[in-house]
Amino acid sequence: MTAILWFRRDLRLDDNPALAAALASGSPVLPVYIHAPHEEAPWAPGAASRWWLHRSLQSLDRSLQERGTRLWITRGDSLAELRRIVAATGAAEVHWNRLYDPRIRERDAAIKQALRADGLRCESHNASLLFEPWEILTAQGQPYRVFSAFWRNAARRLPDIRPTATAQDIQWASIESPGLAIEDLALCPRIDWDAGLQASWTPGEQAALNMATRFLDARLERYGEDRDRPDVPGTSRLSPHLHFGEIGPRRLLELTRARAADPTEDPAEPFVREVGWREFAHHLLYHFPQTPTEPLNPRFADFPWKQDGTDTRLEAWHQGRTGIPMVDAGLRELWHTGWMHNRARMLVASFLTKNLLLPWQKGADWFWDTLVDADLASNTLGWQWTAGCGADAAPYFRVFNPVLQGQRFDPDGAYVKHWCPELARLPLKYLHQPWTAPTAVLTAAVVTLGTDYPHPMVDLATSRKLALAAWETLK
DNA sequence: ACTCGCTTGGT
DNA sequence: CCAAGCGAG
Repeated sequence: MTAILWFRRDLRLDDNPALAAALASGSPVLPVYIHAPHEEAPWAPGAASRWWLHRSLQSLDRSLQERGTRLWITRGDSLAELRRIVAATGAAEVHWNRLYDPRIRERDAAIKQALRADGLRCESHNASLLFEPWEILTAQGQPYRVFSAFWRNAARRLPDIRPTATAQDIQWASIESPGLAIEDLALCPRIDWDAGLQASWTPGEQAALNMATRFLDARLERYGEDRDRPDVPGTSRLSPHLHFGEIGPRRLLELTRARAADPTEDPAEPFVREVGWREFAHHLLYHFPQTPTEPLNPRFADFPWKQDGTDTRLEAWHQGRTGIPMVDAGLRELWHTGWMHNRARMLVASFLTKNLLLPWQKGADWFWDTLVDADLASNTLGWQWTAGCGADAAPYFRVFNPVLQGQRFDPDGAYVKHWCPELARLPLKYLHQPWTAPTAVLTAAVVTLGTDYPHPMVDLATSRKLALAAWETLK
């Protein structure tokens, strides 16, 4: 007998409930990965995510090799591939950890039903959330739409949350056909644009644990203050590791507890609260599965977005050539590293949806393709929050001012100078608003607007007024 | 990734 | 009365 362990976005051996359950069956465990991006359409992994996935699979495969086995890799339709592997091995059970993207949920439900009809034992497990989306409900049994109420309820249950112990002495099934090589999945970019990703990240379970440990030891204490500063390494940068399940939130909570007895109190509270936002995002995606494309607030169905037929404005935003330094810095950080600081994400999103009046879905699409941590739940929450149409959203009329935000959160200009080096010689006074600099100052700084750095593509004050006017039409 | 005040439903 | 949850800003 064999128990199949179907890896998906839970690319770790620690704190892995599906592995624990497969092991508990007493049968040898066969680790499998099935490449089936067509089953996730239209939210198949983007280019940056594929880059990460390639390396994370390599890392998992290496860990398995150290333990005397390998990852059995195939591609095709997941159900058909699982049945093929069952036929080849005589496996009697299949275990996996749950995902919550709407398309994947439908697929997994159908697979579970089909495999059980085949006479197999088939179980899914929770590896990627502290709480199942259906466990946290209002007193009326409804899903939450407001974070503070959601988290007040959920946080009370934190003391019961524990990771699954790392499995020891696993008996692996012997693999006769090793299947495909990871390279056969063609996840890597064909043209060579990934040097910045390579320099910024180390995918894999061991790297995830190292990142978490280093963050908690060195930065947890200051997280509450530093997390808003894109010029300071104050955040955990764990998002891609969490997305691919190289570390789970339960292990992360346990590691946090080891440094702060009560994770709902300082200094851990602000960080654990962010993990709570990740939970809230999954809660919303589960209960409102249409939100990756549709505004949660139906009032926004008729919002007069400016659909730019030529896409030249969207193109300038993609490339970080808007002429607004904080916005360009964020977008260039994204393009170069596959990641953007959360403060910058809010700024570039506010600029796209309010100053340019382009639909938030266009921004979500770009993030989906370029972020190494692209996650349907978090991306949807973030964009709808900024656009003002989502749960617990910022009011539409709150338009971030990227100049004031720059002065407040990048006070020395280090973030802008790093990502927009052509502005580095400008005095701080003009760094966040080069269009206001006198000609002599620009000359001295060797900046010619329109040549070295763009003129601002919109006037911030005027475009803000246009956004407010567009909002008024919905009333 | 907030805050406040109102409504509602339960004691 | 209180407190949960939401919607407006």
